[in-house]
Amino acid sequence: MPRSGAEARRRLREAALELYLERGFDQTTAAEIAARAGVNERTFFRHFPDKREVLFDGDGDLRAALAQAVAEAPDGLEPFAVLLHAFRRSAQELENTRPYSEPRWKVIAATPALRERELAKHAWLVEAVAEALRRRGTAAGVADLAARTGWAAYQHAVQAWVDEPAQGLSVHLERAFDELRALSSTAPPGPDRTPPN
Amino acid sequence: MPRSGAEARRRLREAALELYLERGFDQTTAAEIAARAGVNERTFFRHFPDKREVLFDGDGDLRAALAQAVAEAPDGLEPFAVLLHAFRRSAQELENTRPYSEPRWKVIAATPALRERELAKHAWLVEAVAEALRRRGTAAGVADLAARTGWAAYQHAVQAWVDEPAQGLSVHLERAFDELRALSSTAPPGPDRTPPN
DNA sequence: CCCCGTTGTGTCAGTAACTGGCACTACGTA
DNA sequence: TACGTAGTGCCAGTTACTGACACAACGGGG
Repeated sequence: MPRSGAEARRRLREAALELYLERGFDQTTAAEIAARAGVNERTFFRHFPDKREVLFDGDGDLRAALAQAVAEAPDGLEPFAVLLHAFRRSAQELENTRPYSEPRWKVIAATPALRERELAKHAWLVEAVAEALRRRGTAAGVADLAARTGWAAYQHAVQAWVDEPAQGLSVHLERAFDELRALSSTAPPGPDRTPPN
Repeated sequence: MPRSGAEARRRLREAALELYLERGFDQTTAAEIAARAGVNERTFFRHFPDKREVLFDGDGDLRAALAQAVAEAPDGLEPFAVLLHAFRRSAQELENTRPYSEPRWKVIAATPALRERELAKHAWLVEAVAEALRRRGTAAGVADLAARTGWAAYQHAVQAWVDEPAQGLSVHLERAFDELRALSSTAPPGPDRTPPN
């Protein structure tokens, strides 16, 4: 009975998260998730290509939102300022939905296979950010470098915020970019040649 | 016959790479790899925890080399200068072994599951770099930020080098760090507040 | 020289992630 | 009311991986 499709998908997401939390990702079978969601195991794999992806269903929207935030940044901004603009929006969303997202983070952090998938998703987001920068006219090479390093700073800030939520994520974000400026301003341009060994 | 153990392992690495190149990762079974290496399928999984890991066997050494290069950088250098020192060494190794490594890169680039694993390995390397920085006295937060962003710049350089090998990797590496300095020096410290929506 | 602990391997049975194919059911629409 | 479509159940099959047990080669000590 194909009542809604989207409904089954929602229940599958829910059931998967619950079970992953209760008994761990590795100790949970796709059949169990499907059973709790009231559908067949086969149906699970029709909605999600694999057992991990069920936890990353919202990443498509996130990617779109990120690209849009980059596109909507005021004209004339330098690449890092554009990224700061976009990351602030994304960070706002993170702060708002933290209570809902936290159990999900917990499962991912505890499961190597899920952390792998998360890194892959991040790479996918970085590509979107780089492309959005290019659309604004940023040179391809610079866009790639800015997206990669800017994302790295963002992730550092998120980690710091998770460890120390007292200060808002936006505070950590500003600090990360400030510290990055301090770090890179000290690097000597000259090569320090070491003898080849 | 446990002639050597390390020998079987070497043959397994070799056979796996060959088969992944010939017919693709997904179209290759562990049993086939084992057969070509002259051992049992079970033996494959005794040497490698899964089908992907067989392509990343050298990453332990790389991690150690990277940590050592960070440790051996001259005293008194700022974090990014230390990283530049370490990445130059790593880059030298990359340039030297490129012909041997290229087929491996090709397989990884063509296989999503392998790119996932590669990203996980990179995260593991970044952790090692951050820890090595901390051992030198760099504050934990700064070490994490520097390792993440420095690695991002390094990977940008590697990508640029793969796309355009005419200039050496070290040239791309210097340029990446220079461009990163230029990028981050332009970011405005003040927050540009956008109304919450 | 033989005994023995260690290490690497082969074999077998089993679990579970996924996939393809086919039939069926609900639903919107002409 | 007939029909196309989307979502689902069921079944059979492949393959990644695991645990258990037995066996073979090697090394050293008596």
